[in-house]
Amino acid sequence: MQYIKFVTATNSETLPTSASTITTVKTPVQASPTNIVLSEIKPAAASQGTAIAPKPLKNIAAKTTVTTGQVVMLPSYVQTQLNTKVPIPMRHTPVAKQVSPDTSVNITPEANLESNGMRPRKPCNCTKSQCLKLYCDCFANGEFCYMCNCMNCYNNLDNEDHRQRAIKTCLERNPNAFRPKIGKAKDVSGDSSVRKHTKGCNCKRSGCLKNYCECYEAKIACSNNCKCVGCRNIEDSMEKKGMRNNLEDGFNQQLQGKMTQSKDPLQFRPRRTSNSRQAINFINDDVIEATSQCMLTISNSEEAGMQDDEVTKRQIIEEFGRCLKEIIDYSMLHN
DNA sequence: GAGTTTGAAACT
DNA sequence: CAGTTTCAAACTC
Ligand SMILES: [Zn+2]
Ligand SMILES: [Zn+2]
Ligand SMILES: [Zn+2]
Ligand SMILES: [Zn+2]
Ligand SMILES: [Zn+2]
Ligand SMILES: [Zn+2]
Repeated sequence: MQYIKFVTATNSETLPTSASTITTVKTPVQASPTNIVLSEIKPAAASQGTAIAPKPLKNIAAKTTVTTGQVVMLPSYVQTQLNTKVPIPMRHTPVAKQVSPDTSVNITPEANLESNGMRPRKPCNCTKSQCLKLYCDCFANGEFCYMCNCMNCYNNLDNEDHRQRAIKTCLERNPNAFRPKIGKAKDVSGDSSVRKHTKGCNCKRSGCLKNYCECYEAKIACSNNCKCVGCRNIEDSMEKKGMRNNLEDGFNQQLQGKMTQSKDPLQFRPRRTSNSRQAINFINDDVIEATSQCMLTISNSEEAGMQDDEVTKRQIIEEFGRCLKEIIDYSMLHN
């Protein structure tokens, strides 16, 4: 299964649901569907352990159940947004002083609530790190484990020696290991609040739109510190958002046309220049033609007078190119 | 709940 | 520094 997503929509927080819908075109490709959308690709990465056999690509964002091409479905990241789940407790927010695990007091179920602000502290489930490595959130936050589900936990007062040694090790590896990862919301008056992940994320496959991403988890947009691929966790002006959505719609329409006009819809149509390394195989003729057609449409729109000014047109084309580049970069990454 | 995916942290 | 492995959480079904 190979999926190409050409979705330019970005910041889910303000994404209008009506515009955030994604048209997917389902096309038989080697007995498996190809969902073409814009902008996100999941390469057939043979995951850990598994050897050569390329694993089927899967769609990250949404379950796309579209056969007609008309139907539209919200990507999962939008859905989760709409579900308004209980907000994930912000990491990196100032944490109240850890009360030493005093067994004589406070065995209440509220024990894992911060004394000051009732911020729930999620218990860890570490098994192999002894809660003495940064893998453990408790340890990483400079807290003792308390009412956690960890095994062989050394992150407690009974093992202060081990714990201190571990802290030292971490600090010499990274002196900022226990500093907040999110830059302070320094916004005295000169607006432009800058809350940045100080190190930035390195997400490759989540679009920075899932909690795997530390930026997204902290509910901040990715920044120049990040080295993520295919990032959609970026702040966008309304105009830009609209532009992206238009672009997405146009591309998907073009592609849909190409797909349906294919003579034998059951026949996979590989790239003509089959010189391609397998990574780029999903860019088949349909995708290429749709791409060309889309750009042609943009460039023709001037004469038709139906489009906007030169600047907008240029912006659209640039955006399109950027998405294309992302797709290719992403596909080159692995496989 | 079991199994998979993910990217930071650790390691080489 | 880059490539790989380990790890626990996020996620999916
Ligand atoms: Zn732990
Ligand atoms: Zn813990
Ligand atoms: Zn622990
Ligand atoms: Zn990210
Ligand atoms: Zn980021
Ligand atoms: Zn990002």
